[in-house]
Amino acid sequence: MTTSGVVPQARFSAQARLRALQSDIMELILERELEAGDPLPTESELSVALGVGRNTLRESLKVLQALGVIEIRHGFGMFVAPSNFDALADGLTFRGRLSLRHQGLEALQLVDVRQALESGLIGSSMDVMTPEQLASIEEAVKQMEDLAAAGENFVAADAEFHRRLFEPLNNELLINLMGVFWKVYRKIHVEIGPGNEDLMKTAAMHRNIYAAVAAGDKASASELLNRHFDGIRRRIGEAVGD
Amino acid sequence: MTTSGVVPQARFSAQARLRALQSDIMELILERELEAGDPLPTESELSVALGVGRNTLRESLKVLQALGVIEIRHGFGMFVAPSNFDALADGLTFRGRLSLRHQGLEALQLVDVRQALESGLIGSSMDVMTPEQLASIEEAVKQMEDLAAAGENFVAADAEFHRRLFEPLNNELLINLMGVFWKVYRKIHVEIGPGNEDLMKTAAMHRNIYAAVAAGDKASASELLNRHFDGIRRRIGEAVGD
DNA sequence: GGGTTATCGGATGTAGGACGTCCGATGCTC
DNA sequence: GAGCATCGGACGTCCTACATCCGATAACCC
Repeated sequence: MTTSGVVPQARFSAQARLRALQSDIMELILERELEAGDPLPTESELSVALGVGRNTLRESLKVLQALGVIEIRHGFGMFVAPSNFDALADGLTFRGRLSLRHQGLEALQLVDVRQALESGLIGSSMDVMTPEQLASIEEAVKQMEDLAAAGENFVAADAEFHRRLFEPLNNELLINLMGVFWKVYRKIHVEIGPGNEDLMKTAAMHRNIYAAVAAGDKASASELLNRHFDGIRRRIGEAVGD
Repeated sequence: MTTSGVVPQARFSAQARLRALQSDIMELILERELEAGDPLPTESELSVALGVGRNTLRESLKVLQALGVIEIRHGFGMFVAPSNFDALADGLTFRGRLSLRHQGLEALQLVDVRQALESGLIGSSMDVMTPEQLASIEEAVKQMEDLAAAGENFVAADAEFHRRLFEPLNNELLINLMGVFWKVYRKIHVEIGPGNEDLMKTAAMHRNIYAAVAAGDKASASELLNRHFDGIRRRIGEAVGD
């Protein structure tokens, strides 16, 4: 009807266009050599520069924010983000919970991956571990034991233990990934109920892992970690089987 | 100023509200026990049900689509998605390229994680590998050698080799993650230029890995993989150092 | 009557405008 | 000079209108 049929490009699927728009924004950041923390153009400027409406643009921007590429501050502006894996964690959590309704397959796969990372990298981490870092690990163990003695749950302390275990590697990506796995597992753990796990036993298991690390026994540490994950896997299996 | 100060909830940051909205949508899916492939309510229905405008809702929807939680089909509807890690790959690729401008730190971390996964899981994969799967691996090696002999690059064949190496584990999450890492590395590889790598040498290295796997020598396979990644790491280091 | 094509309805995609909300910065008052 | 009010810019939300796409129904032709 309209006479403006001069649309040049054969329209791809809408999804492809949205992804192209995201790529364009990222390319723009790279081209202008913006660093983490640097400000981006305003939404209005971007919508003009990229030739799309502000609404369409915002949808792409929100995705980039979720991916941890940019940071949006209300009333101030948009900036290149340092790092953020929260969104990924949410997505994986959702999949894990969804899978629990069936066989818990994805949840178990998640544990497998985490196990490979932890038992595979514990040796490297021990190689470059400082005495201070070793002490901070024991501190985390102590905290778990205290909480266990008080009968309280120690999700945070447990996560902290594992984080400190691999802090020496100085690999943010790894820490973030493990954080994601942890977050997912924690959510799933809530879903499958408090369980009848023995807090003291769990704390003792972590004490053993610490002992192996302190002794410099890589093989033993790796093996203990493996057994730790076997327990987790068994618990998920029980939850699914009921 | 206005007398309508009856707003019940103390307004959190806009970002928190958006995340809450995403969670609400995912909760809605879980509550209604929707399975992968099942249709979601329409945008209009959702915007009414969740008490937000269609525009705001769509921003959350697009994020969920990017996270692989839902699938949106233009003119048809929205559905619970099976799985999709493309968005994550894009985000990580961006970070990797961004980091190349500095020390290439994140790119190297990415290689570390992938190395831990591959060398850590090769043993488990060999445990459950069938003769057919082993044969398919050799096939991939052969393809690499043919391409190398022809002087052509073999990015796809290389990726396929690594994929088949861990296919026996039947762990989709792992395959997806490795796919992400591969995609990122490939993009970075393009960025740092074709390099002066020796195709024949690379192909031969993969042949060696295959040989160790075929011989059932786990330690050797793991070690060869480690050396393979050392080469990749060196190449990134060279690209950054120029 | 069976297969093909045209039309229709519904759902998502895009655009633009209007207004609310938040934040930092400027300038004023005390 | 310190504290506070105001201002302007930028993001957040909503609404309306129209474009585009897809599947399904219904009309059509053979």
